[in-house]
Amino acid sequence: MEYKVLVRMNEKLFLRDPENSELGRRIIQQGIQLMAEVGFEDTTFRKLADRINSKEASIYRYFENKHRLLVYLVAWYWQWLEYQVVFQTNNLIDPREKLERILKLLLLKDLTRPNVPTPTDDTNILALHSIVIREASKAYLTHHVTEHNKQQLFKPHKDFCGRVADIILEYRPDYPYARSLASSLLETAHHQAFFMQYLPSLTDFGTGPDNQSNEEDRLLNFLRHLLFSSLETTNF
Amino acid sequence: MEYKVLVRMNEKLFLRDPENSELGRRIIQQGIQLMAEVGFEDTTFRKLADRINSKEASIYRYFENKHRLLVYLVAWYWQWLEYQVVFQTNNLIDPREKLERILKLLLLKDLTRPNVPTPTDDTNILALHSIVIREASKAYLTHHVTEHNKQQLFKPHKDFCGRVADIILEYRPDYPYARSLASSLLETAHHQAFFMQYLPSLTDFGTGPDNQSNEEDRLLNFLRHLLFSSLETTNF
DNA sequence: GCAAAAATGATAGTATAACTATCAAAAAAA
DNA sequence: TTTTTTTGATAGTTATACTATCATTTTTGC
Repeated sequence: MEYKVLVRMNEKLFLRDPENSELGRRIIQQGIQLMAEVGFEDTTFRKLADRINSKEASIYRYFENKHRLLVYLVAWYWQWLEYQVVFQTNNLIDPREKLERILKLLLLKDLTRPNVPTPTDDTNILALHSIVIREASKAYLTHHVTEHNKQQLFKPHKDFCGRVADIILEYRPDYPYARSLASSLLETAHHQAFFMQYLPSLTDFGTGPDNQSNEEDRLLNFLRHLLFSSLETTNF
Repeated sequence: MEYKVLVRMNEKLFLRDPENSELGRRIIQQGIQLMAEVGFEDTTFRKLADRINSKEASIYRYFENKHRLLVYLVAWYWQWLEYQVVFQTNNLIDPREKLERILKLLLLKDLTRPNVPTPTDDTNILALHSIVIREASKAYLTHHVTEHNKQQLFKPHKDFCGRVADIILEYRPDYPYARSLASSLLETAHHQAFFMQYLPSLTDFGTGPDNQSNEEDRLLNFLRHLLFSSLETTNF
């Protein structure tokens, strides 16, 4: 039996739901590929259209512009990640265990643990993750944040952050910075991963071709230390 | 007696040194104003030229493009901040005190403490700070990071980060994540300030028009807690 | 103060991105 | 098999991000 976990998206994120047509799905899949390859600024709807043997105008029927496509992809990622967290922390009681799972998920570790139905297998999660690392902050670092926020475009991000904050509060009900700690943790995970790869002197982690997973473990240790040392320090 | 602290910039950051001419200085000053007002994406050299009663082509003689202008502004900011740190921690022996000063500087607090020569008084630090908060990550989140990094464009950022890391090691010589903690702290300070203003549900800090400085103090408390709880937790 | 050099202004032009519009053809739904 | 919806194909508009050129102004060296 196969699972197909579908991520239902806020309607404000698109003009026409890309999940509902073959062309739409190709826009998403190849959009992920293209953006992962050339980056957000060098992505154009023309290039994307060529890649899927379609036309620029057709893509505009799905997304207002490429920024909205980015926002869509990032939102999809957060919803997907939230689903993973829900699934993986489902039977856990110890909030510390839950937080551990979250840390690993943030770095895309242990994805292949048994019984996790990877939703929409055709989505290239690795490529999407690299997009999130490099481009996600461009989704909100715009002159139109407030407007976009009103349209709920960042709800998946906020929901995920809220869920992490709730688990933080499970672990330590009197912790006063649950949401800030949660959002900082997400940002830090992504930024450190980026720095590790491109600006290693901003980190303590190298990234040779050989010991890559070892260095990723060290990043995980850092995040764990940051998180739990803050949660276990009593004087605020 | 007046001080004029000049920040000497890496020559790779510009085509012609904007500090060496009246036009160049106007490009910088009004560039800061414009970018703070309309944001990076909506800034164009044409608008900037109009604002300073000059021409697009003239600005191109100073900066290759607006991204390089942003990189320049951000680099200037880091160098300025490093100078502030050097100045303010000059006579301090206690590394904890030094770190406290850094936290405040990151949030642009206590700028007006006595005897701090605010370098180039004509530079609008507040506007520049808001640019750094909203746009700084766009300086390195590009497809050309590696290339730009080779040209040393991010050296001021890395130097500042390194200086903070050194003080962290003064405070706790065996701390294994000094640079990552430093870079995370900078990022977190900026991101939380942004979230506080535009996506408050990602933080624990409001930002009403009334109690603004109070909420900024709470952000400071959070950063302090994050920093010192990590530094004082012994098991890694 | 003058000649040479450098910087800027003024104007024009190119390439490309970011759309919008239109209508015919194909596909899907009723 | 009509009707509706979606896509293809083509074209066009506006704005940005530049580059080029040459005259004019400003600066610099002497």
